[in-house]
Amino acid sequence: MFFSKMLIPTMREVPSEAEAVSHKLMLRAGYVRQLASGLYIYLPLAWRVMTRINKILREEMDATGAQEVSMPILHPAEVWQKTGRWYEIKDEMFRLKDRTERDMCLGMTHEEIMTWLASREIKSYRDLPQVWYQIQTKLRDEARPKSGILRTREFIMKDSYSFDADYEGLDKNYQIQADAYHRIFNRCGLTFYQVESDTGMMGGAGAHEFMAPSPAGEDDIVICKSCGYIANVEVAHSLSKPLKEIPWEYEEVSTPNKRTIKEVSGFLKIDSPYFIKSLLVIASEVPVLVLIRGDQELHEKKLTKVLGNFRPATKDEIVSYLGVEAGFIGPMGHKIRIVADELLKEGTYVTGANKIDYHIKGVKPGTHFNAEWYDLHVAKEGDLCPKCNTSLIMDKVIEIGNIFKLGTKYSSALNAVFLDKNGQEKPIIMGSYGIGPARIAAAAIEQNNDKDGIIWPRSIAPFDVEIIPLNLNDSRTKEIAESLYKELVQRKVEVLFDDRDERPGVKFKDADLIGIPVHVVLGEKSLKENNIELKTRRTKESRKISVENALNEILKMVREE
RNA sequence: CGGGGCGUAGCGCAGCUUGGCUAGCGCACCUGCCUUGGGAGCAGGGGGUCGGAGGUUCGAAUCCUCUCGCCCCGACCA
Repeated sequence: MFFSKMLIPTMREVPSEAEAVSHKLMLRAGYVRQLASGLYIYLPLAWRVMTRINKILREEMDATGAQEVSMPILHPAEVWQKTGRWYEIKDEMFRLKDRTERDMCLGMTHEEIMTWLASREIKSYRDLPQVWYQIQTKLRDEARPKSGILRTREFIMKDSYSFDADYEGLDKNYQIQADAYHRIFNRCGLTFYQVESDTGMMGGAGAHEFMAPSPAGEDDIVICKSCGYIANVEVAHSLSKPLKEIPWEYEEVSTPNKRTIKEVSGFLKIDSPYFIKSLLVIASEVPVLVLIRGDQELHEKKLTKVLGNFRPATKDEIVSYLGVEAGFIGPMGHKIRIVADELLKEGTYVTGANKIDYHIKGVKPGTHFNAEWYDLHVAKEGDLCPKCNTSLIMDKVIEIGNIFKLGTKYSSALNAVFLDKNGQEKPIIMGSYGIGPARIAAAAIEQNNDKDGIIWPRSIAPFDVEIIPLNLNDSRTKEIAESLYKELVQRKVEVLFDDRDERPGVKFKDADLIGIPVHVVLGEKSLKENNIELKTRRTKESRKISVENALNEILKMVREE
């Protein structure tokens, strides 16, 4: 491909809207353009990258025995109504009507449609297992699109779905997909983790996410370097370093107008872990007192799993249910339900005295109050691993893939059933598995760049080699460059030939920005010594190779890296 | 949806507070000359509904009202 013929609109300055490194570089290097919030045009370079990623996806999916299909993006409402998601999902679903006023929506994902197909075509245990996948556009009216192509309203997703007769089959397919995901992300040159994750509204029995570490990431995970425990903070458990036992007497202390943990802690000169935070929430119109240690944060999702939907109580509700103002609440002596974080089970604490301007020192859980115990706190850096008691570290990550054990949530709703060996009708056991190819591309840039531009992993680079003849008016440069180009193309190497009438500096800058892994530089000086230069984009190392050996050396580099 | 910021040429910006010549600068673009190892130089040139609508005024990029769009933080993320 000739540079002068290809649309590669590089920019010297970054549009001010870009924040994430991958976003800036994709704009500057001429990979993408924004049409509207969360809607991106993939220019030729970016589309070549996507094509390469999708090729890897297809190869690995096909290798697992999964079958590629293509589903519509426009869906009739009825299917989504049957699973209830038509009603559960709110503004995030694009909805429209056809000319006959029939309700339709744009597919955010394809569990419904895949299951609809299974419900019609799978009749017997003999038809199972099946795994179907597609690489298809999804539409979600995101509340906040951001970070370039990382979070968009329209995006391509590789989604696969497994259908099994029993849970053993599901477990097996789940593992096969997980293994394929490892191969895919490795082939794409990414650093990544597989982490335990929340099943969310997908429902189901278990889930993992594949996470690529990057400062542009939207998720946080905790990692134990010692035993390998690793989980999204959405679900992560953690313990805390044991507190020194302090022999406080149970006594009331005056804390005039000190309400927050920080204020009381400073006033009494007692560290925040020795406090109990008492929060009143209302779940299904019933008040519940929630206790969390002073240095911890309440994990709302964990609490939702215990209480169902809840909301914080109003000031008036606090006074009417507890007889005291917020800031001086303690768990002692109340008749209402109390749920507490497990970290509070041991120890002696300070907490509100249920009396304005007073706190109580020496409160012992189990002695001075009772509660239901759950894990309700947000795991944070420095907490201890729940499995091996080592300090946890945290990392910001981009979610590049996820896998869910769905069970029968969708098959039951859509009556996707089969007859087992005994002639009994049973719902199909399902799993679903997604990968975002654009996120792979963005994560690859986030993880591989320097001040000059992108450094593509070889497997997903838009081209294998860029040929950079410095002066095409020099006939020898031209002749050798063109002949190398032909030889490489003949050998199925994808080559970008910078045939532009630009000065060398411009060509070097653009080459670094675009990030093709191998640069072949032809300059008059070196050619006088019968040499050309082979440069590795990542290291910027350059070696001189004789013209005769050039082809073989380039082929070696393309196949290595 | 809550909070904040920004819309002036393809990109980056100035001008706006205190209304007033033909709306400016750098880069990019076009023509010519020159140059060819890290975003050259000289000369000439093209490109603008100042996001949109309404209003105030003799006069609006500038002041007022409404509106649309984009970005960031948070909530959300099936």
